[in-house]
Amino acid sequence: MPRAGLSPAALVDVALEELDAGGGPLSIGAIAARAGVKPPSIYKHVAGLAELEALVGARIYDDLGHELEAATAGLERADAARAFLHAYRAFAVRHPERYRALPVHPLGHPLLEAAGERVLGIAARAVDGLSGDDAIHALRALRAAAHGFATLEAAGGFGLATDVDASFDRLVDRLVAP
Amino acid sequence: MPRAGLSPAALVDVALEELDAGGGPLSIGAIAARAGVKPPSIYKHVAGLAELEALVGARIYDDLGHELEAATAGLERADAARAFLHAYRAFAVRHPERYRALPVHPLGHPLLEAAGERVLGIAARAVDGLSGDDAIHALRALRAAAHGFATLEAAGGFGLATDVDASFDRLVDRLVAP
DNA sequence: CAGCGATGGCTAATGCGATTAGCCTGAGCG
DNA sequence: CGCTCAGGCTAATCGCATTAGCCATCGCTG
Repeated sequence: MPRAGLSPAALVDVALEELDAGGGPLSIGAIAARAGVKPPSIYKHVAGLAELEALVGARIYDDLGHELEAATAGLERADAARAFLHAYRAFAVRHPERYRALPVHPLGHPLLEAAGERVLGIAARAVDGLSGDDAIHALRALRAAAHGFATLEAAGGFGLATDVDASFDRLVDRLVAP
Repeated sequence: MPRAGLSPAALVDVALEELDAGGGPLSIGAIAARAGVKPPSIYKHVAGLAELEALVGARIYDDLGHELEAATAGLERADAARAFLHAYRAFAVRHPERYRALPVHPLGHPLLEAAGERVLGIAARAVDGLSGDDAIHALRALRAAAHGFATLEAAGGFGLATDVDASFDRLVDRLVAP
């Protein structure tokens, strides 16, 4: 039995392929098959499905964070907020399965906390300049709108033909209006 | 073996109790136990867990629809939109487990379509008066914001102490601004 | 009132997915 | 060359959903 060259990170790669291939939620069996290995072997690298899901979530948050970072770099205030929102939605549209696999509430989970906080930090920077509670309110509005739109779109929730980009632009305009 | 007086509707009642009691996703075993019956007996009333989940979703959409209906009755335009948003969020806050159990995309599922469309129809009435695409854009913004905020809040996603009501009011103001 | 079919319980069995136990091999190091 | 052990594997266990097949009860009917 040749070694398969697995590792936690490699398994996350495989799991992402599996996610992208559709077919619903992750399963040990499906990941093992895609990795060319029998299910029990997975446990030599991760503690179980829950841990693997968490690692996958962390990876996705990381990727999302990098894109948000790149999109908002050097921008401030309304510009940063706009860029954040567009990059956030773009990620969800480009990777709907991955977006759906993200836990809504990463904070509090040891494996997800870091990546989740990074994303939140980028959002926080986009509402910089506002003082105290105003920043909190703006941040929450940003998160709610971004997450709500992304979720609905990633779930195929916008049935009509009307241009979804335009709808999003309108929403963004509302949110970042002076 | 005395009869337990079950029916699809009664099972939905039981499932809602189970949901409200926390403890994660529905399971046939838990529902059977709460109904005072062995698991296989459930299948005399519903086709399986998937159907029961759909019936539960339909019931929740129905309840939500009634509350939205009541809250928006007789109102128009911005007033209706405000009332819709507040009632929507209030439902999610009052029944976080139920809100989490709602499928994001009810349309297309035979058992959920009707109730889902009713809710959507109420939202549509709240953006009445806008013409064509404008109404669609406004409707999508309403859904995205309401769903995003409700989801985050029902998931315990707003950690800070800052008043969440105030955050929501700000968001609503942004959305229904003239 | 006995008889009867449908209804709605139950127990036992199946199947699938996650997980665990325990074996075995071969790669890398002394 | 031989040892160790990481990393495969097979076989077994467990927890659920689901199915098969049995039987009591209910409501009706002759």
